[in-house]
Amino acid sequence: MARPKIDDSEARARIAAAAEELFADRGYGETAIRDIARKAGVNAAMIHYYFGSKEGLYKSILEGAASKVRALLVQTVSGPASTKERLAQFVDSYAAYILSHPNLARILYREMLTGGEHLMRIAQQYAVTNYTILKDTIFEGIRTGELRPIDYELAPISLMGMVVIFQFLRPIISAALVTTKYDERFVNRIASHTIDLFFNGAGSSGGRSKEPATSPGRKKPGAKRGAKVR
Amino acid sequence: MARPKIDDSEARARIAAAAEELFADRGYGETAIRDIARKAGVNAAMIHYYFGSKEGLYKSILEGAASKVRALLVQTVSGPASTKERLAQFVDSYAAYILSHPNLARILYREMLTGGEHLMRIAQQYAVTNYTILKDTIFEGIRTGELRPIDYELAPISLMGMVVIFQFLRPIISAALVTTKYDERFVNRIASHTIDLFFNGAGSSGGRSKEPATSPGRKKPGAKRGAKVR
DNA sequence: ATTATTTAATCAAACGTTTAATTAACCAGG
DNA sequence: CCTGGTTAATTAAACGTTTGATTAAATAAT
Repeated sequence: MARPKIDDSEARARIAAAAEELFADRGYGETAIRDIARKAGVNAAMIHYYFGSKEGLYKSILEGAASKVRALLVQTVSGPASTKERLAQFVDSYAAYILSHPNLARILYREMLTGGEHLMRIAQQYAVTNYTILKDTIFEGIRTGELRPIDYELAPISLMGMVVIFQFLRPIISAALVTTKYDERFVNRIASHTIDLFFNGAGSSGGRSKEPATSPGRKKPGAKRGAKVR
Repeated sequence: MARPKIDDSEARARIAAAAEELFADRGYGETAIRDIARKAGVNAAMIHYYFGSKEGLYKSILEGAASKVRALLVQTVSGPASTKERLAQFVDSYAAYILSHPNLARILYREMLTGGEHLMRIAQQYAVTNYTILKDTIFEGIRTGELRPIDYELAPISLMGMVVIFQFLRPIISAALVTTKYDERFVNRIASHTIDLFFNGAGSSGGRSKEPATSPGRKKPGAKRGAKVR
């Protein structure tokens, strides 16, 4: 009814929000542009007016998601902290991001599964950036003796997998596996567990600390758990 | 041209094979039934003749994939071996499965991302079975002192994630991350690294064995690496 | 009055599906 | 061994629907 004109946000933002949710839920091919319009409460033609095409809308969302993740990662793993602290911070931030942007994450994961055309460029750029940062960090940790001489080419992928899986299987996990809501507390538990498992392993041969199973007890002094992810 | 009648396999099998590949590559919604027919070299009506509908074809493929994985897992983690050996065997078998059935795995992963309708039942059943087996195994390992008291509810998910990620990111990994082909040798390296990391962790605080980084050195005597997965 | 925004109506193309007809294999009875 | 009828396998053509996209007109803002 009202015709704001003030800025290009009102309808455009609602379209982007509706599209993000539907693309995440159903994927690109099974999301009709009319469904997006209905959910956003606008006419279908507005989508072409603002985004040019269905693919333009999709790319716009994708671009935003990837750049957000990239920025998050770069600012997270940098800094003068120790290797372990930097890796722990990566896990914390990544897990927190998963909580606050589940739809963007799912869209990215779908794209990675496909691996094709649309954004092999952007998904690749996103994944390669993360990978390289983590690999260099781990390699440096091994060099200084802070880490064991593990397979530093594969270890970053493993670490990403340990975090990603909790968003990847989220529908199943929250429905049938663990009797918990996916709230901030649970995400903190995921991060603590992941860090503990990655650094200390599951084997008892070394005789490590024996903290109770699900307690979120990790030291890391000034750590703001599940903190700002924007 | 030939009209075999002998059994219903010839065309039906070609349809299933073509559909499996296309569904894995593009997903359900972006795969046209005509494309499947063209790739299989049959008429589009044959798909309805054999499978009733597009969804019937998809469900048929999905069912087969899930039951295969389920059978693989059940027979793998059972047996009188120790906890560590059983978990290691799970990783070996799962990684080998990934190598030999990448398309089925990708279809299952897509379904898990969606989490909806189609087979929330079957995907859930598949995942819950895996999860329960692993959880019980890990819990038992903790009880006997073979494992540290880690978060045994989350640990199975982490372990699955450490394996799944290598199929999940496969296009990106083989294209830009690790300069290796996805052959049996690489899958063995993945399995060795995963087992090493899961049991021993990346930290050096405990003073564990110091085998060189990418060497596939794990003892596990009669282990047939990347063995029969059918 | 002019521009920017939104709408309803409409388009050709592509979709999954159905139908009717055709072809090859099988199996009687002669 | 033929032969005619039955059945299963396969095809080409068309169906109705939905899709992404476009347009011309209407409405609001400047």
